[in-house]
Amino acid sequence: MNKIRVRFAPSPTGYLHIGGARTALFNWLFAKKNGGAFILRIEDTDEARSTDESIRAIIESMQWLGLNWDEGPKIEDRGQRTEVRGQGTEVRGQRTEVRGQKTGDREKTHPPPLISQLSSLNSHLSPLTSHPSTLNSQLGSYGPYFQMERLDIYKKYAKQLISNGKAYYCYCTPEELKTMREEQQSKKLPPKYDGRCRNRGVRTDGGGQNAVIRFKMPREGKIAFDDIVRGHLEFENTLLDDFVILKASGVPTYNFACTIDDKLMEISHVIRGDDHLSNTPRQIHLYNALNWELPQFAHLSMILGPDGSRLSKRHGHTSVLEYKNDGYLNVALINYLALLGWSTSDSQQIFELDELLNKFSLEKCSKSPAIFDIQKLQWLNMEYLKKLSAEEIYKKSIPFITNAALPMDNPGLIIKILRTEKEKIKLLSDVPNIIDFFVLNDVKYESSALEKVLKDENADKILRDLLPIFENCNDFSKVLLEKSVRNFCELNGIKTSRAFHPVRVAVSGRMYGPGLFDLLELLGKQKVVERIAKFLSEYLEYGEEDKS
RNA sequence: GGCCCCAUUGUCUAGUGGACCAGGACGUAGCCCUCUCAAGGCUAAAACACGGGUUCGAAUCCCGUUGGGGCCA
Repeated sequence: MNKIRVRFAPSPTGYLHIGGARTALFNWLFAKKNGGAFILRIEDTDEARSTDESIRAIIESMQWLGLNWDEGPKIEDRGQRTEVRGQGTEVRGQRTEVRGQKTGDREKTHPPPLISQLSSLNSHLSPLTSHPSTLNSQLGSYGPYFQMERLDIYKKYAKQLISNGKAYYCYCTPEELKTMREEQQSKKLPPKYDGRCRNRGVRTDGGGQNAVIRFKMPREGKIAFDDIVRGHLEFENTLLDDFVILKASGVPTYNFACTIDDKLMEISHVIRGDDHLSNTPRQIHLYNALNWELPQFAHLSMILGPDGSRLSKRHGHTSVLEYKNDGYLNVALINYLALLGWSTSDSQQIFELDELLNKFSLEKCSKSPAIFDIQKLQWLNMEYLKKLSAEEIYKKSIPFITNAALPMDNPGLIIKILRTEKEKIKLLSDVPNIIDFFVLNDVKYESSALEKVLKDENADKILRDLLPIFENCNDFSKVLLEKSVRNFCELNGIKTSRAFHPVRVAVSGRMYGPGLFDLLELLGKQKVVERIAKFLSEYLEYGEEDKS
């Protein structure tokens, strides 16, 4: 059996979105599970809409998710063009031609030394990448493939098709095509190219400058293939027209470039979104015309927004990096993505990566589209957060703490706080709010909390009585503190909650947080005493006067 | 407009002719725990799109309808 080789082939016309990431993940899982290769190919032939920013975002997203690719042109070969495609046109054609002819030559793909400039991209290596199966992959050693660097290859095959009589030059002008379309529409016929240039031959008068190359589509019969997730599929050839494979600019169209690359890169399984299902017959005709063996196809169902329509910006966050910035863990996103359109017979929900690799199969992918549900992602995120130690959570939340401009001079304290509070964290971005009143000098009092305390007219007296107890407490430990405060409540016949709540609000400014005595111990005697005193003078005396 | 794909609770799904008055998970509601907020534990409500067949028997197979999605323009 041939080696398993798969690819993820995004167009760099926007950020890597959730649907794309899921496709990438399934490809990656399939490759890793079967000891195959996973390739990243940037389909940047839509020159108007492709941007370097998108390429950067795609790469960063893939790396954050730990979906590293196994080969590609070496970074050294690309000179300055490391993580993004560059300008070095003169080298492009030659080198890529070489790659194109020597795709069988896999020795080239042994990892060269890491390039330092790219290793920075690896700084937030996910736990995923420490999985043994991914260790061999050197993130950043290889750039992905870029189709715009392979133009000569497509040209070569387009010419080959012409000389074999499977394709032809088309000299139709835009006006001509427009008229044709209008005529067809007026006759209620489906608009498609009628093939009028099929027999015009090659023009030599120089008027052929703007010629495109069209594929000669068979005009009868049908094409059939077996899709791993969809089963047997058939399409009528008459419905397909002589589509353009190479534009006048020399840039290939999607179906053509994709087919050529899949073949040259020896892709064994084309795993992609459902939206490409209708493109598949065209591509199969191309394979046939070139006498190439077909890969296996697997079309994954789409991921939709909450309203059941195609996932788009108006559904809120759709880009992978937005989830990173929101404080989701890569492992949680991976797990969630895996659950969208794939499942095991026992409906298992949480999968460690090795488990996922072990159990994943294309056959168990569902045919129906899936709606993205952020709630479940959040739940999974929490589950994964629970597995982390306070130290690990701290490390991962540093960017969020920094971003909130909180002092970072006492990591030990933050870790201690996280130890008591970690099961409440839904997102890494929750961390600043959980720790801020510990590490900041001033307490921000939430109005709802304030209201609640001021409502109890005894709060003032209770706090006044409690203050010396705290002041005189030499061992400011939660056990002792709890004993003292409970003791105080009992002696004075006060319900504990009537004492606990004012203290909590006075020192933290809010009604929620750690257990009161954990809170006090973590805060320390000095801050507790200072804050209660300040609270008494700033809020409660005023409250007294107000009442009288 | 043509063609293609899809259809189990609000959501992700299990289910491949009898073990299904449909199982798991998220979410929702209630209760318990409790100094607060969470977490946790327990319980509950909630689905086979519709209509025809086939069959002793259908969520499961076939046809149609409806709905959703995609591709080509």
